[in-house]
Amino acid sequence: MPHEASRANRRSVESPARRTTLLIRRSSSDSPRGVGVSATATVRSLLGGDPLPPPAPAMADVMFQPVKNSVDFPSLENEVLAFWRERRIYDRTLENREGAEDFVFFEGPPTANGMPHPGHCLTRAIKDLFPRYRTMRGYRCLRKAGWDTHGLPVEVEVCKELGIHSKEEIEAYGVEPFIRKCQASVWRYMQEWERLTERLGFWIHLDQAYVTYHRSFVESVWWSLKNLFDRGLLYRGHKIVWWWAQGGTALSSGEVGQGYREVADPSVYVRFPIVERPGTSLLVWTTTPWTLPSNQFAAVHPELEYATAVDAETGEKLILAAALVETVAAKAKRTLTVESTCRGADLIGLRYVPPFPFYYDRLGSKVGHLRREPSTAEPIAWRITAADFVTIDSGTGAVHEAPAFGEVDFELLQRERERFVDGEGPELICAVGPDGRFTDEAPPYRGEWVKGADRTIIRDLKESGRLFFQEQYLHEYPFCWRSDQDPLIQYPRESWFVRTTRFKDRMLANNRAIRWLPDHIQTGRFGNFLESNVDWALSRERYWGTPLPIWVCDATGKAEAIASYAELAAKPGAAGFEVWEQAKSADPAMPDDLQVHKPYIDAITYDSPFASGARMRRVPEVIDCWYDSGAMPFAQWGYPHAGRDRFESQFPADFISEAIDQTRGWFYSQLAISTMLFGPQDAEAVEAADRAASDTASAQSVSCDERSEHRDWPHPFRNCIVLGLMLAEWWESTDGKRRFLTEDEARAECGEKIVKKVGKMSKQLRNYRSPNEIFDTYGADALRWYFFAQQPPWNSIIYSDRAIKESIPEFLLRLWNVYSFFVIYAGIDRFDPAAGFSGDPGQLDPRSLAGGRGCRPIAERQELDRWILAELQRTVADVVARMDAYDNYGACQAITSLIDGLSNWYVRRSRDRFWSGAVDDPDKLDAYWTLYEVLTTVAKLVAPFVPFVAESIWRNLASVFGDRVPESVHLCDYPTADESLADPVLAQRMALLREIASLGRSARMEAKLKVRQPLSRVEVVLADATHRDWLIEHHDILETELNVRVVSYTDQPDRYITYKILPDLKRLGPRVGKLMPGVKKWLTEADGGRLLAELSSTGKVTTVIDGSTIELNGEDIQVRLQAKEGWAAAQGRATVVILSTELTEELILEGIARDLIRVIANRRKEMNLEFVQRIEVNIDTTDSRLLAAASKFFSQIKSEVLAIAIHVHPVQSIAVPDFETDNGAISIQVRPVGEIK
RNA sequence: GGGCGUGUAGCUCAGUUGGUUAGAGCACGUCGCUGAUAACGACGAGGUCUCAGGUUCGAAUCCUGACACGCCCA
Repeated sequence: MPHEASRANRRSVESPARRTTLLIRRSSSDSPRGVGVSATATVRSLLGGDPLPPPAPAMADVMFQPVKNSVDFPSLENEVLAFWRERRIYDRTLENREGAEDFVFFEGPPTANGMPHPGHCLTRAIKDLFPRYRTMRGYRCLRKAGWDTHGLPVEVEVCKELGIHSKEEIEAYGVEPFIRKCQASVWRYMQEWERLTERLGFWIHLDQAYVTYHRSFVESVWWSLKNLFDRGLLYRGHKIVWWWAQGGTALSSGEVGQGYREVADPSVYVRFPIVERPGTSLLVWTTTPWTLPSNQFAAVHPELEYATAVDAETGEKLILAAALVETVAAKAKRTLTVESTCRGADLIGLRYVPPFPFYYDRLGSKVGHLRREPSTAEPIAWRITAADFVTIDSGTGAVHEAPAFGEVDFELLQRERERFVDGEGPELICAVGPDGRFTDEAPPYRGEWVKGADRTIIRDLKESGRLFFQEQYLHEYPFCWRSDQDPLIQYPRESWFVRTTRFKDRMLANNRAIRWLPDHIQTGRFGNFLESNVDWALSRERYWGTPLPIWVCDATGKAEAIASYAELAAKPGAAGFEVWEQAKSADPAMPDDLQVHKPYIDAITYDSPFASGARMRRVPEVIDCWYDSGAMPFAQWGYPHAGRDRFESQFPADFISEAIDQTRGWFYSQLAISTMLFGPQDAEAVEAADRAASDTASAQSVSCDERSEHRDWPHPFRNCIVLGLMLAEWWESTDGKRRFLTEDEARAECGEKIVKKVGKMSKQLRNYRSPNEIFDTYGADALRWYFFAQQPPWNSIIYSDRAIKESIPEFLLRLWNVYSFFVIYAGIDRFDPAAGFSGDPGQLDPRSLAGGRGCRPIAERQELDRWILAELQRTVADVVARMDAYDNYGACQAITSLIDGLSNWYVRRSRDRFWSGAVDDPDKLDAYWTLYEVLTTVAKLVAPFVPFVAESIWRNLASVFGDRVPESVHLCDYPTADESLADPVLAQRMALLREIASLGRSARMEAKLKVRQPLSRVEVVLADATHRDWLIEHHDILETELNVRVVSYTDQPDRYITYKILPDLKRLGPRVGKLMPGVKKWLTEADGGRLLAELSSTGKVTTVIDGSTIELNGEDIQVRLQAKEGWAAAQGRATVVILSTELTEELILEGIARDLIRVIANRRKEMNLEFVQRIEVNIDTTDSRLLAAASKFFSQIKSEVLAIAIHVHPVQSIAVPDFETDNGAISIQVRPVGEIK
């Protein structure tokens, strides 16, 4: 076994013969009947990747399955998926936690009528991580999937398919077939979604998913709406929408956005005579003269400065923003002289006469009583009010308000109305019909199209003396995207609202109790959104959605809500059920869920309780599908009609997560609905809850009425991770015509003419790789780890192939390498932790493995073992703390650094132990046991993050114990820190040792002395001698690492270094304050060595700065070391390593010999020689020293490179050298000889 | 136009209550290892911490303003 010899000899530990015998003895003694495989063959097959003969099941020592050295994660993952399926692992993780405390997770329902893209992978990965973690931590975490199925996007999709657009066309097609198509379309991409979910390793019960169009879900929503209705929280009101008058339909903001273009509109400056100040007018400005007949208020900004200006020509006085006087005067070619100025706030409350009398004649004198002071009455309209949206960018700083035709204007009306007691405030006035023509309310313009009336209105203003000035104004204005000659107008539509504003404070208090990640969401985006809460416009004049369960009396207009289909059916005189029955009998395959949808539900009427002989008919609207999603906490169980128990135990959620675009979506809809339904409902309870929210300690004392379903805050969710948006990265040719997903492809096709782009993922641009391609190329674990470990989850993340690929070696591959290292050597040495194992192996943690054969107590193992186990414990404690705080990023960092220490220090420093010594050498066994313990624990530690790799490692490592240990890592408990194994001192010492090694290499680099060149000694200077003795004991590690003969800790530091004394700023800052610069200067300039000496003899040093005496003790300063000039040295903060650069002939020759070995070994590799192949070497050289080196280290070189002969020939010159020494060049020929034994 | 967020190495991103030499990975350079090997390791170079003010003994960090980008809403 010559290959064994090469290893043994290099380490100068053992003879080849001994090694060979050893392996053969093991092989024959452990399996007396043998398996007919020689030791050599076993080793070769393990290393070379040849399939190992399957171990006979009866054998006592079933070993680990060999691990391929180039791992294919995607296929490994598919094997794991098959295993999970076959062995029902997910279900069993839940069965395992039956009866345990619940960790409640809510799935925010995705819409399945589009293809899933990489952004969905991120949400689904995060949604998987924490439930997996909590499950391993001992909680029961039910994971019910859900699908959002209603809404406009579904209708749009179906319309596209049918080639139709408008509501008229839908009606013409037929509501019944239309919603059937909607229902079917919802499931179009379901398979893709399910595949993605499984492939990503997202464990969730897809088979139990809640679906928002299902009857039980709809009826839950109905129940909640009835609750709100009965409490007076659901009302009919107006909503200002962008309205296509010619088409008679509202447009969504997306549609409006498509239709903006620049147009010239008339812009008028109009006098509003002030009632209290005869001869004075407010000068208002508008670009929509047609809205003036519906004027209700004038608005100014309370903080702006306003001027009263006199027109030199007419003597009239005008009030306008002081900053705009000149501009307006110049435009109107008038001379305006400012007479006085005031703040906008001073104008508020002044009354004016509107430009048209249509409403003013009737209502101008009407007053209402104020809510705040019911004894006071005020005119309800035609007053100057305050508005923050007023600017001085254009116009006059005074704005005409027609609340019917603008959203902000309408809000202003609502605010005004709120000031008055109920029923006395201003009502909305609107002189325009839904067809965009004036109504009877404005007789002179009756029947005129609003835009067409502008001209007449301006003429009339001129005639009445109200017009001050007019001009043309260029601005962007929206037109209908379907009919681009039709301008859109803002117009009030009747709509159903939820009175969320009444719950604003309660929502805010509830919000304060939620833990948001990142926390700025709480007061930032979400808090601000709640602050500016407006009533929720709930109804939609559409078809595919949850029908609004309100029936209206056709005689009185009185309404009532119903909470279930059964309730409806039980109503007196209920009729119209035949529509559904006929449809169902015509097509028995029709899903019963459609029974509660349009048009079937619309057909059902019943006797009115409000007027005899009248019928109750349903309103035509469906509801906003965001309400569906927000109702999922209870509707997913069908609550309260069903699933009461489930709801009780599964509310509120401990954890939810979605991307930031859900702030106004799901996060809000959930919070609003929950606060309204499950918050305190009577005044007393509200107060108690408010106190509780500000003082969580008293939360227990909140009392609540039996009838209300009050919950303490927070609900419906306690913790929410708000994910960043996912962006795409791609490359384009400079002309923008060609698009590539990787830089390499782009460069190959277009050379230098490419430009990198980052932006939104877009289906049209196809600027991202599909998740499936990622899974097939890199695997789900790679993607997951990239998401979890690359950045905090709330950062926006650029989805890039390259980044995913690059994240693999840092963690996954490194972990895999350590694992495969272990398996290879355990195979060679037949290390079997299960052999002769007494007792219960538990879940293979260090404590329960103590019963293993040859497993020594940890305290008796060598330091390196204790170190890595201590690191492991520290990491476990850290990861648990971070994951409990929903900090996956921090947890991943801790894991990465553990794997780094394991691979780059523990395994590297332990190689000798695995290579050498007898199989039953206790030190060698310690190394095996230690690495085994670390790997089994790491498998559990990383299981929630990279469930596939963790499973694969666990399965192989644990399989030797058969069914004595859990067959899946996911059935294990999460590791917990074992305090008894912690060793902070050792951690500190090892870190110092590693630092010295690093400094030593740095110094070598600086001195251009490669590591292969042995050096006689290094001197190490330590500022702090605490760990010196420990370091001396470990001299061998440094000697090997640095390739030096001797490491010494010098007792003459002054020879090599100077001391630099630095102040401990954190300590001294508060004490010396402004004198700090003086202290710094003093310490910099002082002789550090002398100060240190004084400090050690007297315990303090003093100086006087600016007349103040400063006294410092040992703790107020930090000592830094600085190498003196002239030494090959490297310095850390408190350590300096000095190299002896002196080279003796012997050292040089040894260096040459090592170079020679490297060159020959490289040649062997280039020639693809078998490990055991013997060679003959021929060397031509011009370097006379090479002869000396070769002969001095002849036998060492020979055995290292498995040469049977080395011939060295001095020559005069070499044409093509293989290697150059300081002294000449060499050329090498290697020839394989003989046969492998 | 408003709200929120972001701006740190060529790239992607960390940076803990303000504290001394601002970190990591990739890419790059040098070297090493060659029985974890289509890997791996070490070392190095690379920074006006977007800009301008301010607070402070001290600012990447706190405050104000500007600029750029992103998202949401108008």
